Amino acid sequence: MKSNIRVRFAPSPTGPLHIGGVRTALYNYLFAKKHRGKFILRIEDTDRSRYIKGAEEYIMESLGWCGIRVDEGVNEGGDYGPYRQSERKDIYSKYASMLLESGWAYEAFDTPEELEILRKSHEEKGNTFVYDAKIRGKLKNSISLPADEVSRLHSEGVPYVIRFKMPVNEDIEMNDLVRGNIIVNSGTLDDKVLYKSDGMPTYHLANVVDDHLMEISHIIRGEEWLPSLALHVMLYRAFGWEMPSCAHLPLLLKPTGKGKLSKRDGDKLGFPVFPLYWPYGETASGYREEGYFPEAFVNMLALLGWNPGTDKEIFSMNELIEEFSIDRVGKSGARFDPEKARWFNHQYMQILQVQKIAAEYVKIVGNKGYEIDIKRASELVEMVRGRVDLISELWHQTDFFFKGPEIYDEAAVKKRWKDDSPFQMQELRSVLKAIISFTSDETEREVKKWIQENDYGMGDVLNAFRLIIVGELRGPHLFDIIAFIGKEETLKRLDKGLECLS
RNA sequence: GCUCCGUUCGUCUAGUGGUUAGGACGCAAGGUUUUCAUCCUUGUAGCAGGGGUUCGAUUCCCCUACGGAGUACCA
Repeated sequence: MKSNIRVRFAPSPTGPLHIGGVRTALYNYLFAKKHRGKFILRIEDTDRSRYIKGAEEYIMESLGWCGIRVDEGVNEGGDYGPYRQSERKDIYSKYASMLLESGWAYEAFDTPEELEILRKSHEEKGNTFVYDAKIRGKLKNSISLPADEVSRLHSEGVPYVIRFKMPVNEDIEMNDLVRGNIIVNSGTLDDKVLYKSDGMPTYHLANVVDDHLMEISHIIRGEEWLPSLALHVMLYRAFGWEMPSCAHLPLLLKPTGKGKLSKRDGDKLGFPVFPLYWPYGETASGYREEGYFPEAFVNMLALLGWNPGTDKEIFSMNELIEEFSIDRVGKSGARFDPEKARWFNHQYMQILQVQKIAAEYVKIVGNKGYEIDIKRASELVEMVRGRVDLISELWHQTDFFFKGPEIYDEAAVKKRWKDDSPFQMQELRSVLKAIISFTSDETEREVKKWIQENDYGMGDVLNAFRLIIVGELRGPHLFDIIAFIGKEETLKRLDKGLECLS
């Protein structure tokens, strides 16, 4: 392993960052930190037509939310900048020329329209058109055309692209840290465009040049890049550069059906596919807004395609960094399970510091039009955290702490409001009124004593009481509820309940 | 179509040339409980198929099937 570990996450700003992308970023980050290396964020915006405003910021905010800290990048700076490919145009042009000079590339004057026609006609015959070694001699390029014709086209300013001149028949050996050795014959590969007629490089050229110039030691990226690895290997060879090690991560698959996870699946099955809410154009929900903790989100993603080889499932970021290893990244695609995502969040709901959860909870309460201080909020969170998965579910477990019931659940009334109830609740009111120290323990002791002395049914009394306090048959320990809302409010709700239900 | 990659319970996965194939989610049952949950216990279910190699294959090799990705002047 190289002494200086440098990895990059290289998204293109074409929309919100998918959780598969976040996982790629995470694995890069874990690997970098594990080896005390650098995590670089490079923006691959060479396709100007697909550029979406706000996407770059979205990517950075997403990484930030996850706790993935960028060492070098557009915002952070660094010695290998610029970190936005659109700002490195002249660099690519220089390297494309080098390939032209060394004979590893050639200029092609075929227009997109001409190629489209060729594709169509091949399709009609049931074939696929590929711009490769077999056919390049018959097309319009600096290999097939005489030199004077090429210079004439140049002088006329005819646009052209630069294509890689793939060797005719050569076994290309590659090594992938996840998959081992792979051999592909160059004869099955085409002459990929390296440099577009608009003066921008394609991904293939840009990533190779940048990875080399930025001294990237390990390429960790999605499996969708595996088919173009052979091209990249050849490009390194053409430049005479040493190839970084690479690892191709398995895909994230949709929960049901076929194919990779897409935005559609989230919409259909009701779970987010993105870390944060995406506010532009066709909006999309995010894990943050749905009530997930970044810790849980990261933990869940880390285990989708990687495992520590032990039964341990709950990992802090530091533990992940400590334990992460590419050796233990799986080969096969991982189907995303929204249920398990909730389960992870439930775990964090139990183990995270109560103040941390309460801070989020205070905001929710505020949005609902109430106020609560962090101390009282912490008490409530402590009371109900075991009952919820998501932060956003906290409110439904605590709304009745802020306001007494307006209406009483019909089914609950039918089931729990008996003939004896009015009388019992009236008596209960007196019992409670007499209690000086209105704590949970004290009220519970006194009320239960009263129930036993009178030989009432425990369930009858307490469920009717709960109905009056909450309005429904739900919520945490009843005596905790009344202790929290206080004696005055408890008696008030009893009065109102007696009035409405009798 | 072609190229490449993959395949252990429904899902995420551990695992080994000889194991009762382990864990987690989910689901089911039981327990705890004033409600609803939580929680605890138990259970449920798997080596894609076919050939080899071998004393013995889930494990190694081949084929098939299935799944996935790529096949753009997109990344």
